[in-house]
Amino acid sequence: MDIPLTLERRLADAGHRVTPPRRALIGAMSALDDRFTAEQLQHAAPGVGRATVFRTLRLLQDAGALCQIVLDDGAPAYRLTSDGHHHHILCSRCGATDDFARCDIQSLLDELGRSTGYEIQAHRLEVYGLCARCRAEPVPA
Amino acid sequence: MDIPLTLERRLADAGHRVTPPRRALIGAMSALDDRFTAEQLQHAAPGVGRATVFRTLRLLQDAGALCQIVLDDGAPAYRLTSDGHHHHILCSRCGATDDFARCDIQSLLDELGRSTGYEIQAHRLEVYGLCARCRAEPVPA
DNA sequence: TCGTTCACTGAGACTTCGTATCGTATCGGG
DNA sequence: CCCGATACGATACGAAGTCTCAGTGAACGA
Repeated sequence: MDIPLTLERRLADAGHRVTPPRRALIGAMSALDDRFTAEQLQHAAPGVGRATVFRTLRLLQDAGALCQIVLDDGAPAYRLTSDGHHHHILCSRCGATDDFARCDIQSLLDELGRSTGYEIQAHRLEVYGLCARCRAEPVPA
Repeated sequence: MDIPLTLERRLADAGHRVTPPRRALIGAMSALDDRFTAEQLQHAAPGVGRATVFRTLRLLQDAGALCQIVLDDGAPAYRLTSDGHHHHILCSRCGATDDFARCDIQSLLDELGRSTGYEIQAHRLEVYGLCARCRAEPVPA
C-alpha cells in the first residue's frame, strides 16, 4: 500500500484539504525513520512553516494515522501507525520502533478500576529495550 | 511519617547537602497537590532559582523519592512517591493521582521480548480516567 | 587559624517543543 | 466572478529543561 496516498486519503476523508505543504510533510514522514521528531520532520520538508508542521502532525493524529510516542528520556517523537489500539516497543540504542497490538492488561485495568473507583478512559504503555540487532552487536559503538 | 524530614534524610543519605533552597523546595512539594509541575514548584518556593528547581527535582528522582509522570496531553509533572516499581492512575478532570504497585504485565513483557527479540529493559505505564469523586459529580463544571 | 577545595547557589542565556496571533493566499461553492 | 472558509508562513510567545558562570559558604587539612 502506498503510504503517502493512504495518508492523503485520510486527510481528505476527515474533511481536510490536501495542500502542497501537507503533501510535502506526508512525503517526508514516509521517507523518515520509524520514528521522527518534529524538528526532523520540519528539516525534511524545507519551506514548510513551523506552525504547519505541528498543525499537520495534529491533524494526522486526530485522523488516527500518526501517534506520538514518549522516548525513555521523556522526549516526544512521532510515528506513522496503523489504526487501532496498540503500543510501542523502542530500542534505546538504535531508535528502532515497533508496534504491538496485543494488550493483555485489560484485566489489570478492570481490576484497577474496581479497586480505585476510577472510570478508566485511556492508558499509555511504552516499552524500552534493545532490539535484536543491537543485542547482537558487541559494543555500544 | 513526616514527609519533609524523610526527603531531607534521603538527600543526606545519598551524599547531598540539605541546604535552605532544597529545604524550601521539599517543603513546597509536600504542600502541593498530588502532582505538580516544575513551574508550580518554582512558584511555591519563591527566591529559589530555576536551575536549582530542576537540579533538586533530578536529585530526588535519582534518590527514588520522586517520579516524573506524563499527563494525558503529554505534559510532564512530578509526584512524591514511595520506593519501588509502580505506576500512576490520573484523574483527567481534577488532577488526583494515585499509585498502584501491582504490575501484572510481566508475562506480557516476557512474551513480547520473545516474539520481538528485544531485551526489555524498562516500561512506562500511565492510566487515565475519572476518579470516584469526579464520576459522582453531575457536570464537568 | 588560615586557606583550599568542593558542593551548591542564582542569574541568565540558550534550546526544544508546542501554541496563539495575524495578515495573506487559495480553494471551492454559489 | 465573488465570497467565505480553510490553510498558509512569519513571528511572538510560553513552558520545559540544560548550560555556563561567577560567587558563596561549609568542610577539612595544615
